Amino acid sequence: MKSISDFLKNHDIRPSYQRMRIFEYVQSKRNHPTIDMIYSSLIQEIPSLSKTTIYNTLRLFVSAGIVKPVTIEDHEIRYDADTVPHIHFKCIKCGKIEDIYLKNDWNDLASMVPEGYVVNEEHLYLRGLCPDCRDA
Amino acid sequence: MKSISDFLKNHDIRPSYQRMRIFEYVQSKRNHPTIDMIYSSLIQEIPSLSKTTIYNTLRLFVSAGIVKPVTIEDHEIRYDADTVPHIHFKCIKCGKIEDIYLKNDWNDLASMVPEGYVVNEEHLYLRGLCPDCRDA
DNA sequence: AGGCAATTGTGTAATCCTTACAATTTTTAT
DNA sequence: ATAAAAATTGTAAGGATTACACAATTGCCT
Repeated sequence: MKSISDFLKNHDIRPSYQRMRIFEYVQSKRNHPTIDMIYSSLIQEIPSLSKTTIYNTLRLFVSAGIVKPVTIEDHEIRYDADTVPHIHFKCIKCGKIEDIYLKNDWNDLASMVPEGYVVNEEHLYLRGLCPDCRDA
Repeated sequence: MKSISDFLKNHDIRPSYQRMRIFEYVQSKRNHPTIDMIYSSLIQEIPSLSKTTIYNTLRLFVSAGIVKPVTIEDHEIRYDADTVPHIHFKCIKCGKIEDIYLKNDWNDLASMVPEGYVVNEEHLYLRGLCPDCRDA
């Protein structure tokens, strides 16, 4: 918990209890949770927690760059605290969204983009069957 | 307009006037429009048009596979009638979403995915500056 | 430590987007 | 032309997100 507090401070975010717990949840679960998933889980331990706080806090985290919004589809917004470049895989059967890491890099992408475009971010996501659902 | 009518019929969609106009809009503008963009434009020529019809029609088009939902971010859903594989580029300055086509294929992607995953769809979008905004 | 100012959290109400539904209109087939 | 089916429309309902005002907490200063 101390490390989370320091991490937030390093990003000019005051480490209130709610903020620490919310960040801890997103970072540790790695479930790409929705607002509701965070709320449903934390309300059990922080009975006073308000959903507005979750919205405010996530907005703060996103603008500070320590959490990324993941917009895969279904117009649900999900959140991800992993800052290492990775791609998302959504299983069309169980619905789970996982992080996967490609075997090789694909950093030759910049050379494949038409002239004149400046690329700041690359987002890749795949849809298909995860290993569990493939075998079932 | 005849070709649109035939196209819809080929996909088992009855070519009502509204459906033809909505499909024509999405296909010709190539603006990756939101529901509102479609409505605001067509209401000027079809005063009786209901937004519910836009929702219903787009849902029909998506389930028939002739239009793809584009979920880039901002939890806005946009629609795209281009069925040729391509990637999306969103300019962070002007906000426009464009289709771009990579110079080479990147079909070595499947070989880079971890074992056990079955990939059905690949979605790639890039964010950065479009040529116009880069020069401005 | 104590107290004050500033920030953060909470809950209700308002807003916006999307969908449900029933009635009307249009289309299709006989 | 008529009846049945389907599509469209408008209103109302639902759900998610945000605005806002007040309460609680935190940080800073002495």
